[in-house]
Amino acid sequence: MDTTNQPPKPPHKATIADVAKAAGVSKTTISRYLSGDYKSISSATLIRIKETVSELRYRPNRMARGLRQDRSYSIGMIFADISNPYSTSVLRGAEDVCTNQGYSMIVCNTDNDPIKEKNYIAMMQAHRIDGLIIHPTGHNKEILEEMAEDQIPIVFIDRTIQGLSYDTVGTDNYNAMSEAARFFLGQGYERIGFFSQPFQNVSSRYERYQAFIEVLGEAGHPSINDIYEFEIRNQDQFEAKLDQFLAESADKSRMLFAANAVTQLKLINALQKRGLRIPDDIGISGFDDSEWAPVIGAGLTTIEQPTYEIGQKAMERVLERIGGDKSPESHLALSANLIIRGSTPSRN
Amino acid sequence: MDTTNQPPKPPHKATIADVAKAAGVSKTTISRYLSGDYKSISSATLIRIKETVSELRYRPNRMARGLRQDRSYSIGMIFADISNPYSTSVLRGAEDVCTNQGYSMIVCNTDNDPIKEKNYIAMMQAHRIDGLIIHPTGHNKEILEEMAEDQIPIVFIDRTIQGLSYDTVGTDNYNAMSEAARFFLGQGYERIGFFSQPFQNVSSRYERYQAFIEVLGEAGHPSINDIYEFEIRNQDQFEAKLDQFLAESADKSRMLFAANAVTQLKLINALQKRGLRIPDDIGISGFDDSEWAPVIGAGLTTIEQPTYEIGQKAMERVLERIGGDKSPESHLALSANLIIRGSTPSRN
DNA sequence: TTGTAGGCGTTATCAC
DNA sequence: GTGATAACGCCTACAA
Repeated sequence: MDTTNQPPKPPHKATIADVAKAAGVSKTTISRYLSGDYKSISSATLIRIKETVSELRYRPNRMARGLRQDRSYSIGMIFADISNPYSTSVLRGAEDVCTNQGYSMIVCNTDNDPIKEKNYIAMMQAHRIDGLIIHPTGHNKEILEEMAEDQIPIVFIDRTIQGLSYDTVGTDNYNAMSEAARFFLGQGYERIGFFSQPFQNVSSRYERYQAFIEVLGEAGHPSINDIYEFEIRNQDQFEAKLDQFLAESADKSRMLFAANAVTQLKLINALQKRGLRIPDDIGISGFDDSEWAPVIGAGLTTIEQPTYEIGQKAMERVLERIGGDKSPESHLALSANLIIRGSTPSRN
Repeated sequence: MDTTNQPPKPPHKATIADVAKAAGVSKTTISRYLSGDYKSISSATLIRIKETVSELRYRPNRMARGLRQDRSYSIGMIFADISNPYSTSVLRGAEDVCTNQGYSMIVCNTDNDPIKEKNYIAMMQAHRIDGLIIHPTGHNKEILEEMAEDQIPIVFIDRTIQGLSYDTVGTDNYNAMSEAARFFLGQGYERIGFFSQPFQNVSSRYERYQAFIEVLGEAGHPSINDIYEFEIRNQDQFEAKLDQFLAESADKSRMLFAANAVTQLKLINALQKRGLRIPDDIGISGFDDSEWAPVIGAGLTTIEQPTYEIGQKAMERVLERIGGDKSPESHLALSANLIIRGSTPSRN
């Protein structure tokens, strides 16, 4: 074959065999180089390999390596709602850890749809992911159990699923909500409407609810009954419940609490539509801080979850498991941060 | 080997050989089944295979398939800033198309850091991705060129890079900005401060700037000189430029325009700090709508980009290229939507 | 310090 | 309709 004046462009992606041939050594030696086993290579050879690798722009094929080693060096991440800032922040935390350890992330988004979730789990299995971090919809227990039986480490974020006992990383919802509730009581609110999407199957929502009613119960506060569960897709139901609360509390100092960011936004929108001023006519607060929270009215009082850290810790946990950690399941609850702004002024 | 009373848990992930043996056929037949080649299989065999596959919970190993076929069935997505809602919306659009076609996405986030970007590109190459969608930092020209030489289809979103001619999908910044600028002039603003991160290397920012000064130039409007470029990490510089504009325009009807969401937030924060009321003392508007925009003050006038669609189109383009499309590069500019709210009232 | 050989799970080619 | 067999690119005994 005539190789004079070949253009620089390689005819195909270089393989380990190409590098070996070009460097005048065997594939084994190249493989040793790739796995960092430098001490079994003479320095002269090492230099030659380095040059050849960069010259050929060689990139080890992860599929081949994965097939041989029976591990993919990828971690799956399944989010219930990727457009939620909560998710992207978790994603970033997880990614930083993941990349540092030489793993890649396969990411997907279920839109809270159990069927999509099921399909994605199957896809993850086909990829032979080494571990999974999941923000679960709460409806695919069996499949996740199967995965665990196949020895794939799974870490849940934000939520746990009843009857499944895996590693968990999330916010300390109970303490965060307790602290916030005590603060609201201290501000002198006579009525606090607690709005949340359904508790069922979603542990984090339930924990917030629990903490709320316990603090109010201890204080003998009437709002222990001001609990409003609504379906996110049922706007009429939401409006009706809100109107009910507004009517009942009309002559009292009052506020609304939203159990998550979506709810917070819905409440603010609805109040605006009704011409109710925040905080003059009614206070408001809720879970999840946002970069916009400081500039909404006089600023929104919010509970900021340690999302980036949740991502980090979840990924660390998965990697520990992959590394062989067999300790009992852990449930990490990270502290949240109550950020007091102008939307919950004192009524004393 | 004694196989009586084996527990249901499989000793290892089932392979095509396991399925073949259990179904009493050859690996070839199973493979035919997997690739949907049903017409070369007798119906009796077909039924048997189906049963066996679900019984053994068999999932074809993507790494093995990829190795053999020299394609990974994965698309890489590299975002400059995943925490930006723009990115997550694009992500969702891309994902829906991707999944429907049987591909998976490998996602990462460069934080606008060219070094991270470089490393991620290398990772993508190691994964042998079949295509790449990238929101580029603008600093890794050469590497992307190499990738293209290796016949990997690349689609840029939001930005193009000078000197590189690949498929592009983004917003029609020019027309969107023109329309908005004309609207502001119609509202009677005497001074409009245009704030943007540096134009250099970022085509989308430059297009917005161009449209702005052209419309103002044609109208003989003085704000053709009210252009302020600032570095996002240099708060002092930002504040100084803002103060300069505020001082110069003190006795005029005036507004601020932010070339993207981050800038919008910074401006609103800074105005609040200075005690300037929106829109009474000064109007404001900018690129990128947000779910919070309607509830900031009397509502923010924004330019909403068709982000979900950008993701869809970008993924469609990549898949077309993978499918063998050799047509010249295309540059798709999708229409944006000017949403008029209370932050830019008429001053006439 | 270096090399040989075999196999990971799949698909493609060719044969019956 | 069905099957045997040889790769794909890499890693890992085992040898030398």
